Amino acid sequence: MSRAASIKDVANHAQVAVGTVSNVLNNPDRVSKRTKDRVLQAIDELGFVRNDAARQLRAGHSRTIGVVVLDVGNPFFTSLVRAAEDAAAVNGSAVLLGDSGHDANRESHYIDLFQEQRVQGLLISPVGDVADRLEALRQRGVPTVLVDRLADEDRFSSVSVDDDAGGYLAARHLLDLGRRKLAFVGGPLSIRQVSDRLAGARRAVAEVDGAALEVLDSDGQSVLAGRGVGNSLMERGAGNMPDGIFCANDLLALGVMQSLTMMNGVRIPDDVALIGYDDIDFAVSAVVPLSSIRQPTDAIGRTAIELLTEELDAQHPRHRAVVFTPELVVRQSTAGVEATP
Amino acid sequence: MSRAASIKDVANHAQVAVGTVSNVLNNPDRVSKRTKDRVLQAIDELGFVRNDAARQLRAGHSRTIGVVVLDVGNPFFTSLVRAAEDAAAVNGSAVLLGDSGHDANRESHYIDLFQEQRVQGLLISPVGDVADRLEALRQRGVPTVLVDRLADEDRFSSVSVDDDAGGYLAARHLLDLGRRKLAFVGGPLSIRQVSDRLAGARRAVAEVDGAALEVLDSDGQSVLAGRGVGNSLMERGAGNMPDGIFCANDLLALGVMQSLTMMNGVRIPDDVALIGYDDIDFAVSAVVPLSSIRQPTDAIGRTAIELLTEELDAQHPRHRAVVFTPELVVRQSTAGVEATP
DNA sequence: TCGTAACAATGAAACGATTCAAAGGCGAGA
DNA sequence: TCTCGCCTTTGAATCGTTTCATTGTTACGA
Repeated sequence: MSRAASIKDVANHAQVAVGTVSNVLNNPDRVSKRTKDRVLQAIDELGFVRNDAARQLRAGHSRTIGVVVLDVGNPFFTSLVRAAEDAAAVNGSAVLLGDSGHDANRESHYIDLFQEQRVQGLLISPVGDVADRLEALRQRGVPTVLVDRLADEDRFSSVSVDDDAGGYLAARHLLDLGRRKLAFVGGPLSIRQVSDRLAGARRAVAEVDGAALEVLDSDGQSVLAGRGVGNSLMERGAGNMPDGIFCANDLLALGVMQSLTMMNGVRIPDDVALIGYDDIDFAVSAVVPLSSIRQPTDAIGRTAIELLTEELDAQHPRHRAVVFTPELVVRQSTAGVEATP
Repeated sequence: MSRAASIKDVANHAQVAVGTVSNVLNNPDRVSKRTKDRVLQAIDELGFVRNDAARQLRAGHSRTIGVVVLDVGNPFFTSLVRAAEDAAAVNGSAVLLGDSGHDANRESHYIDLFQEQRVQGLLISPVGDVADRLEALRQRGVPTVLVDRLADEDRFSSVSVDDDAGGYLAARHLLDLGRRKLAFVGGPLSIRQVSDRLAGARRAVAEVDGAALEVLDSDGQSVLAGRGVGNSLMERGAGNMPDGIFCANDLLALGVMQSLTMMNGVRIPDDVALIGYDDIDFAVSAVVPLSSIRQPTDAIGRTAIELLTEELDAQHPRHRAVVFTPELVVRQSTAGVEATP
C-alpha cells in the first residue's frame, strides 16, 4: 500500500525538475518533445495522478460549481442538474450536488460545505433566506445564480420560469373546457413557486364570471401527499367535488389521480379534469395520461451555467434575470368531453 | 472583492499564533477559554471559512467518497445514492456523484476525476472492465465497493441484489398465472444485471413443460425504448403475441404498457400479463398498476458505505459480498384473470 | 569567432491548514 | 526564593502543485 506518486517522484524518475513536469501537464508546448516523452513515460510508469487539492490550493479556487436543489428525487431538478453538468463540463468544471430537501438547515449546511471547497460559483434554488450570505460570498468573488426563482436583479442573476404564467395557463385551460369549480392543490404556500402558480390560477379565474377556486393545502409535494388530498376530497361526497383540479406539480397530480380513479371510481376527465405541472416523464404513462405545464429544464440548466460563467469572467457583471415561459401540454386528463367524439 | 480570509489572517486579528487557531478548530480543549473566545470572535468578524483544499493536502486524503452510478435518472440509483449520502454523513464524509450513463468512457472519466480529488473510497456500479484500475487504486489505499454487482470476493467487497433470483421470481410468477408464451425485454445483454435477470427467467421457464421464453433486445432502458419494443411487438399481429412479458426494469415495462394498451388496445393483464423490475414509485400509478420486483435500495446504499468504512478502517480487511434477495410485488398488471371475480 | 536571440529547463517561493517539538508562564511545594 | 511539573501557546516544517525569475543551451547571422 504505497503512497500515491507526486510530481516530485515523477521528476526524479524522469531526471528533470518539478517545474518541467508541471509544464508537461499544463504547457506542453513549452517542453521539448524529447523531455516530454521522458516525463510522460515516467508518469505512466508511476501511475501518477494530479493531486487536485494541491492544485486548487495554489490556484486559490477549485474547478467546481456547487449546485443546491430542493429535491433530487424531483425529476425537474434531476434533469436540470444534468443539463448544468454538461454545460459546466464544457468549461472543464465539475458539479457538486447538494439536496436541501426544502430544509433551510440542510441548505445552509451545503453552502458551508461548498464554501469550504472553494467552489467557483453557486447555482441554488433557495429555501431559506440566504440572500445576505450569498451576497457576502459574491463580494468574495464567488457568484451565485438563482435557479427556478426570480431574483432581484440588483443583487443576483437568475434563471426562472414564469410560474405565474404557468398557473394562468393551467387554470385558463380548465376554464376553457367549461369547468367552473376549480381546486388548486399544493403546499406549503410558503414556497414561492407554489404561491406563484396559485396567483396565476387566481388571475385566470378572476377573468371568468361564475368561476371559483378553492385552495387545498397539501402536505408536501409527493405522490403520497397528492393521494392524501384526493382521499380527503372524496370524504366530502360527490356534490361538493370540484370539476377541475390544478396541482402544483405532477407528483401531486398523479397522487390525486390515483386516489380519485383507482380507489374511488371518479372518472377523469369526465367528472373531474386534472392538470399537473412540470411534465415529468411519467405524466404520459399515468392511469390517465396527465396534462401538464412543461418547463424547459435543459435550457434552464444550460442558461444558469451561462450566467454564472458571465459573472465569473466579467469584472463588474451586470446581473441578468432570464425568465422562461412554460408551455401547456394537453393530454387525456383534460381532453374535454366536448372534444371527445 | 477581497480575498477569502486565511487562518493566518485570523491569527493576526486575534493576536495569536496560527497553530492556536488550528487548535481552536480541531482540538478546542487544548485552548484556554479566554483565547478560544478571542479566536472565535476573530473568525466571526473576518467570516473565515476553512480551506478544504489546504486541509486535505496536508491530510493526504479528502473526506469524500466517490459514487459512480449507471444512470442518475433511474430512481433505483437516486434512492440508493441518497441512502449512501446519509450513511456517509454519519462519518462526516460527503459524496461526489458521477453518472456514467452506461458509457465506459464517462465511467473512466469519473474515476480519473475522483482519483484527482483523492477520494477516500469509491462506490461503483461498473460498466466497463475496470477491475484492474480499481485494484491498483486499492493498492494505494483507496478501496472500492461494487454496487448492484456481485464481485469476486478475492478482489472487492460488493453489495448486490440477486438478479438471477429476481428474474426467477418474475418469470415464475407469470408461469404460475398459467402463461406459457413468455417474452423477456431488456438490453443490452452485455449489462450483467440484464443477463442475470434473463438467466433467472430461463431457469423458471425450464421448470415448466410447454413454456417458452423469447428475448426481445431493447435499445436502452428507458420508457421510450420500451415503447419501441412494444410497437415492434404489435407489428406481428395478434396470433404471435406472448401472453406474459417480463421487463428488465420498470421504465421499459411502462413503455411497453403504453404501447400495448394506449396505442393498440391490448388488455393487460387479460391478453398479456406484464411485470417489471425495481418497483419504482411510478409503478403503482401506471395505466395499469405494474407488478414488479422490489430491491431494497436503502439497505443497499447503507450497506455499501458500511463495507467501505470497514475497508478503510481495517488494515487487511477481508472482502465481503453482501447479497440482498429481491421481493415480488403483485399489482394489477399480473393480477391473474383467475383471481379477478 | 563572437554576440545575441530564441528556446528549454531549473528550482525556490507561495498557497493555507495541520502537526509537533519546544518554549513560555504559572502555581504549588520544598 | 527556587524548582518542578503542568498547561498553554508558539512557529517552523510539511503536504503537492504552479509560477516565474533565472540559468543554461543552441543556432544563426554578422
